[in-house]
Parts: sequence; structure tokens; C-alpha cells
Amino acid sequence: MAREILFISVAARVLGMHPQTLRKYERLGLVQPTRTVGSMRVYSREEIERLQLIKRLVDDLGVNLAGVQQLLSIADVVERMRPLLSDEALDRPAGRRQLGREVEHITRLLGMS
Amino acid sequence: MAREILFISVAARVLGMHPQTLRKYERLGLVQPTRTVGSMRVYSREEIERLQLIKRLVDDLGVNLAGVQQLLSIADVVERMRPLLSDEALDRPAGRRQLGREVEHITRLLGMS
DNA sequence: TATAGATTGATACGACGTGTATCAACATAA
DNA sequence: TTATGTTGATACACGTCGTATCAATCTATA
Repeated sequence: MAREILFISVAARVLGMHPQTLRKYERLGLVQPTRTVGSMRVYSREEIERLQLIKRLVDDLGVNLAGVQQLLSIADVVERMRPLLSDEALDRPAGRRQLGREVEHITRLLGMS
Repeated sequence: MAREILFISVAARVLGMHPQTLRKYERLGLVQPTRTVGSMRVYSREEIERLQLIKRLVDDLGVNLAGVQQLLSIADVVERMRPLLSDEALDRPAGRRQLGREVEHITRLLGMS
């Protein structure tokens, strides 16, 4: 298994994106690559996948970066919800309560109050 | 209780939006006001609330209309999920399965596969 | 019916967001 | 040291979005 640690030029080529775009996304807080001691950006597997999701939202759906922020936040909540949908979790009252909180979290993100 | 049926100029004033903006939102499929026999737009309570949500997403968060489309779709799913979170629904296997399908629906909307 | 006011659909324009090209300064490896 | 890549900043072209404008049509009232 490769470590899949990429510098910005390779990451950009793999993703089909411009290096400047990746830098701008970081400046806006959409991704947070780590840095080498010389302050060079290092992209992990997780950030590459996050950038692929962003690319789909932007290129295919036409969502702007403010919308990407919201959708990524919702995606994080959905990711936390998934294990709460198992029968073991749904059998416990605590699991049900946690699930309710996550759904309410999405409604707050959407301003549905 | 008032019927809360508004023509476009009153609806725009209530919402703090421009009538042309409401027409453009309809053309893009974000809202679907009914029409009088003379083809004048009629805004119901539900559409006013939908427009308030759109306005928050656009004005406060800076989301563009493509992002609003996605977020409204997710909001619809969340609305369908809410009754599935009751104990009565979660006690039935059918309710649990339906809940899982709705969550999966959101993941598809986000392209999380 | 006639008249005034509102709505409709279409077009156009200004402001803003976004991707990317460019640049000098710095980092890295040979 | 030299060559190549990265960093951060600036600038520009293009598309999106809100809204102003217009003639034609609808609606209500006199």
C-alpha cells in the first residue's frame, strides 16, 4: 500500500485541477493539507478524496464555494449518522437520541430551524 | 386565519426581494407558484417559507442557485426523515429500512456514492 | 366600455465570484 | 552552485446573479 502522500503539483495532476485552485481552496478553509518543515503542502488520501467531492460539486453541479462549505458540513454529519443506523445502535435509546441530534444538526445547517 | 395567498408584488415586499428575482427563481425551478386563470402568479404560505429559506442561503451564506438546488433537495429529504425518528417508527423494521433509504438518498445527492 | 394600475415575459447591464496566468522569493535535491 | 518545484501575492477573463427597463396583457373600478 502506497502512503499516497502528494505534493501540490502531483495532487493537482491526479485531480485534474490547477495548483492555484488547491491553494485557494486551502485559503478558504475547504481543505487543510499538512506542511513539511519547509512549509510545502502535503496532501493525504483523505484530502484527495475530499477534493474529488468538491470537484464534483463545482464542475458537475455548478455549486459555488459557499455552497460547497455547507454541503461538506452536511456530508460530515451524514458520515457520523451512518453507524447509528445499525440495528444494534437503533436498539439502544442512546443511539436513537444521538441520531435525532445529528438530524437536527442538518436542519440547523440549512436554517430550517 | 388568513389564506395567505399573495401576488408577486406583495410577496416580494414581504420577503424583501425583487419581483424579478421571484420570476427568475421560478424559471430555474426553485419555486412553483400556482397561476390564476389570467396566468398571474399566486404564492402560497409554503412557497413563501421556501423562499425565506432560499433567501437565507443566498444572502446570509452566499450560496449560489445551483447550491440552493442541492440544499433544498436535502431539506426535502430531511423533512421526510423527521417522522421516521419517532419510537413508533424505529420499532418497526420497515421504518428502519425507510430511514436508511433516505440517508442513502442524501449521500447520492452529495455524490458520496 | 374605458381607464388606471399591476403582471408578464424578454432583454440588458453592473457587480461580484472564481479559475488561472504570472511573478519574485524561497525550498529542495543533485 | 544549479536546476526544478513551491509559496504567496497580484491581476485578468469569464460566468453568475440581482435588478432595471420595456411593450403587451390582465384585472378591477368607474
